[in-house]
Order: sequence, then structure tokens, then C-alpha cells
Amino acid sequence: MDDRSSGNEPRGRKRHRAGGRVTLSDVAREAGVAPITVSRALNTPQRVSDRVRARIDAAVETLGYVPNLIAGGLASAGTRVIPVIVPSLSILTFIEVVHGIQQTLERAGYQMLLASTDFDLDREAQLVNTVLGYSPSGVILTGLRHRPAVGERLREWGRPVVEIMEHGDNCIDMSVGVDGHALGRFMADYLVGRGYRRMLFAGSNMERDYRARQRWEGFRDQLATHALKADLLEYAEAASYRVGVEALDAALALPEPPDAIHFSNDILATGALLEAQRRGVKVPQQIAITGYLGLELGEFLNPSLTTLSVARTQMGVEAASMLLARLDGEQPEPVQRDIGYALIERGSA
Amino acid sequence: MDDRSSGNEPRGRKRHRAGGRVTLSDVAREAGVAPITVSRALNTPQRVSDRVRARIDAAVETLGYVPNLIAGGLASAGTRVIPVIVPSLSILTFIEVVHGIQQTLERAGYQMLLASTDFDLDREAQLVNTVLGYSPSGVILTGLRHRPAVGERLREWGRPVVEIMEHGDNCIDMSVGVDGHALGRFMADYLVGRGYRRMLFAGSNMERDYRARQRWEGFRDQLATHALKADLLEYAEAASYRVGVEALDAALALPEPPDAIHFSNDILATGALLEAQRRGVKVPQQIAITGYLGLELGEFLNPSLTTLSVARTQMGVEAASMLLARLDGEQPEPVQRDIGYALIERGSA
DNA sequence: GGGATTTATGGTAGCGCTACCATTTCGATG
DNA sequence: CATCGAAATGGTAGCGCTACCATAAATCCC
Repeated sequence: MDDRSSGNEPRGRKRHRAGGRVTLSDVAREAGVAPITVSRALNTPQRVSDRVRARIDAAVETLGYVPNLIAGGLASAGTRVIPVIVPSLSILTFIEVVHGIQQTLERAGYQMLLASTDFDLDREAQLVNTVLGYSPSGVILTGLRHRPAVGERLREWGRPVVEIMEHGDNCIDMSVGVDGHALGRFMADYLVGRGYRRMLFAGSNMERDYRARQRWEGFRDQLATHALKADLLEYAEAASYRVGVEALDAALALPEPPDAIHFSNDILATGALLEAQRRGVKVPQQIAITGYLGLELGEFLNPSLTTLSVARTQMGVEAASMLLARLDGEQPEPVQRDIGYALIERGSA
Repeated sequence: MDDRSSGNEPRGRKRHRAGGRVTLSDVAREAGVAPITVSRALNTPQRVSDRVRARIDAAVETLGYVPNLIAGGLASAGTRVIPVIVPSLSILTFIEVVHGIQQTLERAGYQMLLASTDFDLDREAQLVNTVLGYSPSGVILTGLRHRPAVGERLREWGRPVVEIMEHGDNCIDMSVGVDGHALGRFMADYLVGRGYRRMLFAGSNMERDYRARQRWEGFRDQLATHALKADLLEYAEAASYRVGVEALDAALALPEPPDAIHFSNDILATGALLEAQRRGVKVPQQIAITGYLGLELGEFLNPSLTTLSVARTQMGVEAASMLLARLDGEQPEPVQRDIGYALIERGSA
């Protein structure tokens, strides 16, 4: 009947690409309207009359048209993509935040481009550059510390940026997170209040994860105000149950074992708790154990785990919501949010 | 000096968009070459002389040029993006696979677009359509069961597609996964071999997760060959430690309690194990417990958890590698891979 | 009822890049 | 030194869509 697009193929010169794909122009021809009208019918339906819209919808259906978002993105300088840059995908914390982000974005018709930096700020800077190449609608990245170029570029870029995990007053655009120092201080006070005096902080991957370091610093500094000294037990590797086991063993082998260990996360604390159980060490009588995260698992351990919980999924939801609000032209307030924390007081301390 | 691109601004008509961004043409002008040469210098450096390439690299540096990947994608009909479509981001299994995929893709300079279907095949079909709009280089999706339109569209699309999690011979293009029935049969044989006779299979979310159902079917069918009958304890909600707890309580409250429970994953099994411990129920003497996944945690429980382990991260790595190989023009063999499983024999059975 | 608005549609010109082909340059060769 | 082929570079024309402006049609007001 009619040949594939653009009239009668001027012989030699073939079309740029085979393609074969149905384009917006095909739909326009089928519906007997101009391409721009199809574009409007799809993007701003209320600006097209019901009659025409119906014809266009039918044509879309008939031809099985799927919009080329890349072309749209190029023309309108914005794809519905939100890059999310996190340090690692093997750490539960980030996963849960990412989950919250993803759910929220997807519900609003945005897609998440997920990238990880492996805790390397140079890699982060490079990734930011790369993902900006996708003309995203906004960007979500982790922490408030970045290479200077990152902040500069994102600021002049001018689109919404949300920094997650950390709370502070020097964000690029918007932020949702927690104050690590406050977390550490809170736990120090709590343990002191419960009567513990020889405190140990056990963490992993602290060389790279400066937020874990902040918790330790808060913990240490607050103990100092009680004239107590805290020791640090640090493991270079990533958190795992095994590291928790080792930490407990190491702590108990000390000439003067602590009477409480605060772990930098629940994974370590769980490993320690299970090891204590295996060895018949009484928790919390002989040694108290606390964690940070608020994992469901802690509730079912014996004894159950006292931990500081942060609403991670909620943090992701809020980060995405702020960003979406901004894209909708709203001006969310406040721009820097402290998601806060909650003590889950259970049996281990 | 010279005005921003395209001659002398015909007054009234301003540029399409403010922009302000450095483009490839800017670099070309700075380096005194044609735009296409810059494009080549960046994409196929070996096709440009050293002298010119050096000039271009310098210009890129000077101007702080960042390629617009959207424009490139439109022109070349392919962005370096790989959509990964999984049922859920709150299920550990998928997270780990995604992690393997992400690492592998990122190393090769591809970005991962992550989307979740919430186990809804219609949503999956819709998502596939959407992500194809990004002109991705390939697609990774979960399972071998899809709406017919999905297979059709992806096949005629003609680019690499990898299906993960499930092993079978009816994949769209390539697949890496495990055979759920085989898993179930294996565990049935194992438990029978250990002398257990009254078997219960406990699972969650099986209505939607057909792969869990396959494991149950394999388990049940294999027991049937031993003239044994298996019972099914099914929970509609997603897996959680609490569901494991409830399952154990329910099993023990049965008029004729089972002597072994095989859980459809380690989360449930862990909840059950911890509950058994709390109640003083002897495992495996009074009741045996087994899981599926091979989580690290299982090693540290008391007793430790016997489980069927699947190399999930490895599965992701392999899926991504196959896809990348195909993009490099290779023809990976075999096209359907069974990643297999391994029994981790520990104390709970 | 005539001009002022609003609403619905269309024409044109890019978005920034790369495919394709043409041209130039250059060293190798007889 | 003329001839050739390969390598390096450039010109042109889109990729498929939407911003911008113009026009046409419908609605309004006094």
C-alpha cells in the first residue's frame, strides 16, 4: 500500500538506519494529524481535543507505537531518568534506601539509573559526569562530602539534586539523612545510663566509610564528657557476621574486656551475639551488645538485639519525593532533612 | 570573540534552548578540526592521528567537555544502558544478582537501569516497552515466563537479551539460572536419605513467585517417588523472619508435627531456627530445618543451618558477561546456562 | 455582532551527535 | 615520477522527537 515512511525512497541513498521501528510520524500519518499533535496527545493529553486524541490513541494501538525516549530526551533536554549513586550495592543500608527511591520514582514514571562508587570519591566525580551525559531530570547521590568539582558542576547544572544518608547544612541542593555524630553520642549516653563503663566500639570498613567514622567520633567524644575512655576495634574489610564473631572473640581476649560493645552495624552485632550464644557468654550480664540499623533479625535473636534504628526505606522515599516535588515546580521545605533515629530497646544491653 | 556556534544569531530567534553546555562542536572549533573528527577521537581513537588526537584531548580538557550520551544514542541508535528488570528490590536474592550484574556492567562502561515489576507480568510487559524506549544496548529480565508480547518484541528487536534466575530451554535469547524443580527434588532426596519421613514445605509469597512454587513441586513430586506425602504451609506475604517464626509454631501445633521442614528460603528457615532455640525445641533431633539460598548468616546460627546454596552474585556476573560478549560480537556458548546449586550441610538437618 | 480571548492544530527548525560517503593526504611501489 | 591504495579528515544528512511561533477555529464579552 504505502511504502515505509518518507515517500518514494530515492533509490540509492537508503535511510540512515534500517530502523523498521514505528515512529511518531507513522502514528501521525495513520491518525491523519501532524506529528506535533501526536506528541501533545501523548505528553499533555489535556491540550488535545477528545476526538483527535481518540484517533491518535487508536493509531498508537494499531501500530504498536512505543515512544523513543532518547529522541524525546534530546529534543526536550531531559530524559525521565534519575541516576542514583551509592557507595556499594553489597551493603544492606544502601539497598534499602535504593529500594525506597526506586519505588517512589517508578510510581511517578521515572526510571532509576543505578551506579556505585565503591566508596571512591574520584570515581564518584567521574560517575556524576557520565550520568549527566544522559540528560537526567535530577540526581541522587550519597553523603555530603564530594570532590569540589562535583558540587560545582551540579550546582551550575541547575536541576534537582538530593544527597542522602548524611545530615548537615552544606548540601548542594537538598538532603535527607542522619547526623552520625548524634547517633554515636546518643548511644554513648544510653550505655552510660545503663551503668556500663568499659566501652568498646567495633566497626568495619571505617577507613572508607566516613559515616561509620562519624558515629565512632560521636561515641568517643560523648564518653569523654563522662570522663570515660572508649576503645576502637577496627576491621578493614566490609561488614559480615564473621567479622562480628571475630570482634567478640578479640574483645573477650583483651586483658581487661569491655562490659559493652557498640557495633557500627547490626550485621556485626548479630555475629557477635550468635558467637556469645555459642560460647555460652551471657549477654548482657557478662557483656552488653548494641548495634545500629534496626534490622528485623535483631528482634528474633536470643537475647534480642538493642539497636539504633534509622528509617532507611523511608529515607529513600523522602529523597525521591523531594526530588519529584522539585520537578513538579514545588519548593519543598525544609531542604535539609534529618530523618532521625529511634532506639529499639531490647534484650542485649 | 566568536559567537556561540552557528554564525551570527539571526536576532529575534533565540537558540532552541539556553544550553550553555559545551558541545562537541565547541571542542572541534577549539581544536581546529571538524566535529566528526572529535567524535572519532572519542569513540574510535585509533582512527585519528596522534597529533590531532592530542589537540582534541587538550581541547576537551580545556573546555571541560562532557559528551551528551543522549544525542549520541539517538544518532547511533544505541545508548550504553542495560535495563535490568527484577520482581522486587526488597528480596535479597535479586539484590545479590543485581549486584553482580552492576559490577560487571559498570566495569565495561555500561550503566544499569533498574526497574522492578512487583511480580506482575503485565507490569513487566509494560516496563519492557518503556525501557526499549531508551534504545538500550541489551536487556536483562527475570524468569522465563513472560507475556507473549514480551518475547515477540524482544526477539524482533534483535539485541542481546538475558533471562536470569530460571533454567530451561525456552529462553528468548540467552539465560542463566537454576532449575527450581531439580532443587526441590534434590532436597527431598537428601531429607529422605537422612531418615526423615513427615515432611513439610513452608513458603511465602508463592502465589506470585512461581519459582518458589517450582521448588515446592519438585520437592513434592520427588517425595511421591518415595511413597511419601509432603504438606505445604503457605504464607501470602513476603518472606520475613517473623513468618519463619510463625511457620515453626504452626508446624509444631499440628496434630502430627513434621520431623523436617524445608523452607523456601533461608530467611524463613532462620526465623524458625531462632524460634526453635527460644522455645527450647531441639534441632534437628526434634525437628529438622533446611533452607534455600546459602546465606552467610546460616553458618553462625546455633545449630548452623543446612541449606541449598545458589551462586547468586555469580549468576549476575555471568548474565552480564554473556550480554557484553554478545555486544562485542562474540557468540557465547552455551546460550542457556545452569548455574547449579550446592548443598551446604550443616547442623540443622 | 465585531473584536478580544482562548483553545486546537500545524510548520519549521533544531537538540548534539554519528552514519555514510566523498575527499584529501601520504607513503609505498614499480 | 606517476600510480595506486590505505589512512586521515571532512561534508552532509539525518536519528525521532519537541520548543517555538503562527495560524485557524471556537468561545467569549459587552
